[in-house]
Amino acid sequence: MSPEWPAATSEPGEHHRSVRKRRAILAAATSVFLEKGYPGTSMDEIAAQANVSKQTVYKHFAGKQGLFTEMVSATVDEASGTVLDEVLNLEDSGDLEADLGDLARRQLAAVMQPRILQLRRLVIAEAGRFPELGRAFYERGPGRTVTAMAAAFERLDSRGLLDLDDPQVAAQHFNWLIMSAPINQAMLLGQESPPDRGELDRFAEAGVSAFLAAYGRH
Amino acid sequence: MSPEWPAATSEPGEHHRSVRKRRAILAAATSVFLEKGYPGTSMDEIAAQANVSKQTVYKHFAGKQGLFTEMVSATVDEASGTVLDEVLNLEDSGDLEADLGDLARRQLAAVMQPRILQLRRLVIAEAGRFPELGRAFYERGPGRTVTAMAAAFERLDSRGLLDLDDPQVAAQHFNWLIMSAPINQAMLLGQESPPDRGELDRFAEAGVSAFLAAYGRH
DNA sequence: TTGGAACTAGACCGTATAGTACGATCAAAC
DNA sequence: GTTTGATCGTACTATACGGTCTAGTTCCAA
Repeated sequence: MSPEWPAATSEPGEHHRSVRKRRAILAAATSVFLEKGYPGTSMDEIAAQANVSKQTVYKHFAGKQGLFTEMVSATVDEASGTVLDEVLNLEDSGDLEADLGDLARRQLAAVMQPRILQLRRLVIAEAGRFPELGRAFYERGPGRTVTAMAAAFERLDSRGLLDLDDPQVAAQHFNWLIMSAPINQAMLLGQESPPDRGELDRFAEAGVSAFLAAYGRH
Repeated sequence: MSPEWPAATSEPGEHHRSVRKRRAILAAATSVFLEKGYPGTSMDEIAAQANVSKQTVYKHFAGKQGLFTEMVSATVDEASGTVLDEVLNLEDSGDLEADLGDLARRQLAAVMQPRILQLRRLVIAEAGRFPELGRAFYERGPGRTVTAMAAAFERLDSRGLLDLDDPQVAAQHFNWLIMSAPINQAMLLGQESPPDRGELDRFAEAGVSAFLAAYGRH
């Protein structure tokens, strides 16, 4: 029978041993997977880093694959919310160029975190084996942002501040004008020479300026 | 001493056993690596698929890593030349919009080959372990194209057909406006739903039109 | 024809890994 | 304190892989 699970008193099950262990395992898995990649990570190492026996790992998660997908979802969710708020404020902008610049810089900063870059690398590497992984990453991350941005752009178009045919396409173009060069550079060139703040700002400014030349009212 | 290697008569050593074997190994390695990824590929399988003994593999290549890097360089080289020619013709264009559209479509077709997509996935996955791999991929592939394109854009600017500050940046923007959306979609979504011809053409057209709105003479 | 390099087949070594089994131990609810 | 499930530690299974070694065989040029 169910082990008289602690009812919804205060925080539900917040401090129970099982819950703590589960969290520790997920944290350890995140750290090890991100550092060593999926094939380079062993379950023994995860268990060790979580101060947990291997049995416990297998009691909480459905093997290596299951643990991996759970860690990807969790990490993307954790990092995705940041940018979204600012997109929502965009449609009431009084100074479009400045606000687009802000958004661009914040987006770049979020996406170029070493942790997120590494996650992207992992997902791309394993997307062949676990297609649902890539879908989860996209939908919980960039997908949400682009959709929200398209809505904002549509509103800005009817306010007469932008001039566009298809807001979805414009949002994609904005996104990639800002992020493509640095992301692809980072993807291919690995960890060496991570761009610094100033360099990222230049990417952001060049992207915004091209975007406004293409889609701004003249 | 050197085994009296066949001199530079006709095709140099074209049909000698050693050369044939080496080619067979590289071909097998390419096919297996692309299909199963670096860690998923075993030297035994490569040897088997090449109809060659494992010893021979180790006589021709410096282990798994060496074989891998050689296969990446070879594949990128083989696929990179295609686009470059057309870039060079661009600067004399009489109908810029049409020629940019042609170039965009051809570029997309080249980059979106399943073989090349898979190679990109592999390189990204292993860029952490073998940084020189990513550099080779970039320099022999996209790097060359962007550089050539920047030169062409500069000429088009002085002919009064484009209006740009930094040809390098403009070339990057062209590149990414065309390719980012489909490439990143493919990277994250794995093999499922490869975009068809018509879809790619739409990406190309939207990119060219945004590029000309941003950088064309009005 | 013959000499020597290239090649073959497969055993072999050392190591590593995912996942399971099992008895002992712990921690919390009653 | 007793009970009950969670956890521990560790040994174990089964498999796989990179790389080396050996002994015999094939190919090619002279």
